[in-house]
Amino acid sequence: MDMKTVESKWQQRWEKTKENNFNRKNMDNKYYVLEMFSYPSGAKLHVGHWYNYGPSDTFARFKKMQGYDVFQPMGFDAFGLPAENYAIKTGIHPKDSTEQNIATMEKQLKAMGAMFDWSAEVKTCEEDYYKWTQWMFLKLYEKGLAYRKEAPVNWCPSCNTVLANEQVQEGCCERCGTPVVKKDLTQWFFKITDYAEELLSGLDTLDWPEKTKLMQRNWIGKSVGCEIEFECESGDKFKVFTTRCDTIYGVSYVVLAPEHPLVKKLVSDEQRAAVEEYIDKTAHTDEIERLSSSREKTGVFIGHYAINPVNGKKVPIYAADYVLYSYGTGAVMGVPAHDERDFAFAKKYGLPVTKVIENKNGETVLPFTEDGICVNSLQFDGRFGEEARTEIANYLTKIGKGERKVNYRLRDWLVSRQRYWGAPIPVVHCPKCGVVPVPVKDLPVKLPYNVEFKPDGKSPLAKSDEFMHTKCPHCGGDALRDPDTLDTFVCSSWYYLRYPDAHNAKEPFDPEIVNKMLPVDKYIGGAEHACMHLLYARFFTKALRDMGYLNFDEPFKSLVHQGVILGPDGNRMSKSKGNVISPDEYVSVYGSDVFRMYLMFGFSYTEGGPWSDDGIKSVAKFLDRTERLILKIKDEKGKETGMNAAEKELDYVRNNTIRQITRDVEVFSFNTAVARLMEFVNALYKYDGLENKNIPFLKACAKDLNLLLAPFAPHFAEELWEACGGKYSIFDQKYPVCNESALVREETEYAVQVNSKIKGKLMIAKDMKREDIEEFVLKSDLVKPLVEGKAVKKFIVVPGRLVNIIL
RNA sequence: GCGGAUGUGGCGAAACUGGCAGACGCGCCGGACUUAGAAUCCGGUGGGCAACCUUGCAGGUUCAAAUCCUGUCAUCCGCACCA
Repeated sequence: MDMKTVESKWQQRWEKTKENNFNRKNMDNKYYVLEMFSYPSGAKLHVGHWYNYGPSDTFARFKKMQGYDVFQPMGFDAFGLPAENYAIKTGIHPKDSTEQNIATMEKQLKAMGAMFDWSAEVKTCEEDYYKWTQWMFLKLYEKGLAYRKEAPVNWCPSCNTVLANEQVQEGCCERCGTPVVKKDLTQWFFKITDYAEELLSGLDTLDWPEKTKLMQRNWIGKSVGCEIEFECESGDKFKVFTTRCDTIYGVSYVVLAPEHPLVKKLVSDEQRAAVEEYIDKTAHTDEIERLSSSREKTGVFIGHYAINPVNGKKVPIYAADYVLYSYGTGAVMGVPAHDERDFAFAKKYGLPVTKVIENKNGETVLPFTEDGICVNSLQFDGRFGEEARTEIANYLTKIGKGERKVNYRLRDWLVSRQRYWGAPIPVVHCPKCGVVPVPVKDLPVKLPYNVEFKPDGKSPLAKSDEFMHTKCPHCGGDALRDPDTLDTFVCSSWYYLRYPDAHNAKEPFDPEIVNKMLPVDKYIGGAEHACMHLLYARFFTKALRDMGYLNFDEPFKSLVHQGVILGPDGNRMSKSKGNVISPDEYVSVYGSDVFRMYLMFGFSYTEGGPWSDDGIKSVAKFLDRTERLILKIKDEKGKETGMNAAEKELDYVRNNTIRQITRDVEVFSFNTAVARLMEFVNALYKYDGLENKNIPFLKACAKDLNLLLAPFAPHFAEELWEACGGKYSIFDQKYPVCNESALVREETEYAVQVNSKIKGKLMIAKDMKREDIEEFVLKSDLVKPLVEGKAVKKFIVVPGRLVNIIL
């Protein structure tokens, strides 16, 4: 088959007849298949795109043939750093390069032949999209979920610019290698932490890979503990957070994060110089180093003391950078006997180590960090673990010195970017009115084209007078726009809501439509987004639900991660390693169907693996073989001759194939599904080679094969379908359904074991009773000589599989 | 350091809930067709002469273990002082 001609023939026909477009009349029967949209950084599709989209399209087509109205859209996540960096390097404007790349990728995606509904295409860099991204920002602001505060950002002192986290590699600037420092800037944040608990508990309702759910759980990092108030000699009070309030009688010092305001307030005159030096040093240590657990702990005594609320003991206060200001209260009680970090710190600074927990099962080796029995803890002595914590927490509450408290590691989402190629933040800074949101009627705040985007320490937009100067929407006076743009993850946090209503000019989406079309039934994309995109999108969905726009809690009911296709050398593909495989070369030789089918057959979908050429020829061979077979059978003539043994055997393979493929595709086990197709073709060849054939039956089997193959090799199957006189389109036909009765065999082959060792096989009739099986087996020629004269101790029958005789 | 995953022929990989390890394919070997090659078709293919051995390694549970348990090694991924 000349695949080039065949592919373009059907791609045109599908487009002309709108075969792939979703019809809104069918929303009640919808099935929403979504692949993570493309980032148009390079011009061409790489193997990763194909691996994501090809097999997923097979899944979508399979669902369609099962009778669902499948909605499978595609679009582009078009804002972002790579386009801007490319612009800085080449001088080509991000808008121009992005549009160019999108045009090329659209063409290639269409040539892939996936059933994308292009009428719902979305590009995040276009005004009619980012207008609504800005709308999202305003809604979150209105709800109190967007706020501004001063926060440390990554700053490259050489490039004189802020860097995104992704641009910091091992503490250094990705471009020039200069160590990155922290710098405080006023930034916009989204209050994702408001949803920490629901983002955590909602995971239990999702059909997602366990690993991904676990990563989100760890990222959210819930910990249940206690906040305890310490009073200083000065009368100032501060709180510490601990999950181990049962160790409170072992406190030998307390630590404040160096940024904690009380440090500067309480420091004694003798210690002032040392403490200030320490604070300064901390500020200049980059975060990666500071957060390394292997680093030796440092700190400084501030010359002041605090009182332990349970026993009145006076303990020294230290400032130390192993305590993070951003987590909990920014203060910690030091219990060296029962915490490894405190233990190391206490050893270094000569602080006392007091044992207050005893190991229940043996010797107590300090630091002992497991649950144990309280000692040296006054009235709580003898209490164990959780019981001790409850009683001590209750006691602290009673004396007004503490309370139960839940903390999360999750931080609010910093969305400001001092970058050009993104959606401008829709607020105005007015000297009189302060921060004023841009009214919805004035959206979009357009991103100007003529901007100097070379980095020099300021947001590129800040240098555009045309952009910056505006009137305050509130008082009408002169005001300035916000010069920052939104993180691109904001754009991708809601695109799945735009697709079903992609051309709505009045609102981001019609809730009525979206509530019917969502949630996404199957979402497919890389695992690298576990704690970013997949978390942000969930947050957006929940926030929009609480604003009354959505009536569901989770955007992606079911999620699959494809694996990674590595270079032939087993490394990740990269230009510098020279191991990049270009799909185009293979597609032009073998065609898109063969390429996609090889991706399905050669790898376990969720694993991926190193690329190899060897298998691709075998898939081409298989399709050739199938084509010859189907065309030959089409022209064969003969009468119905009934279902004899050979027909029953073929019918068994046929129905077993249907059953297995249906199961396999459902769970993205494409490699085994293709293997089943191959088995079916082999069985058909075998039957076709017989003298006496039931031709009408054979034709029916060949028709099933054609249908079964359609989702895997869409152009190829459509062409054969037409050649055999089938009605257009094959994708509007019903996928074959397994006839269970064909799978019931009169006799089943049993494995026969004696003393658990395989001795041979026996055919046993399907309705034979247990006792009869025993008698039959023991008297068989196979077993008789092996058991003669020995006593049968046990006779095990696993129905349909094996018997095991224990002597 | 913590958490998770993976480890099966020469290669890519299969194996439901503990029940015949290696489906399907590549490669290789042999044969048919052919002047010859390509293509195609048929047969064989874990190791060992054999009894037997074989799912990273060492134990254990079981009539039965790739699968469950304990320990151990290797590789990959995620988080990394979160009190």
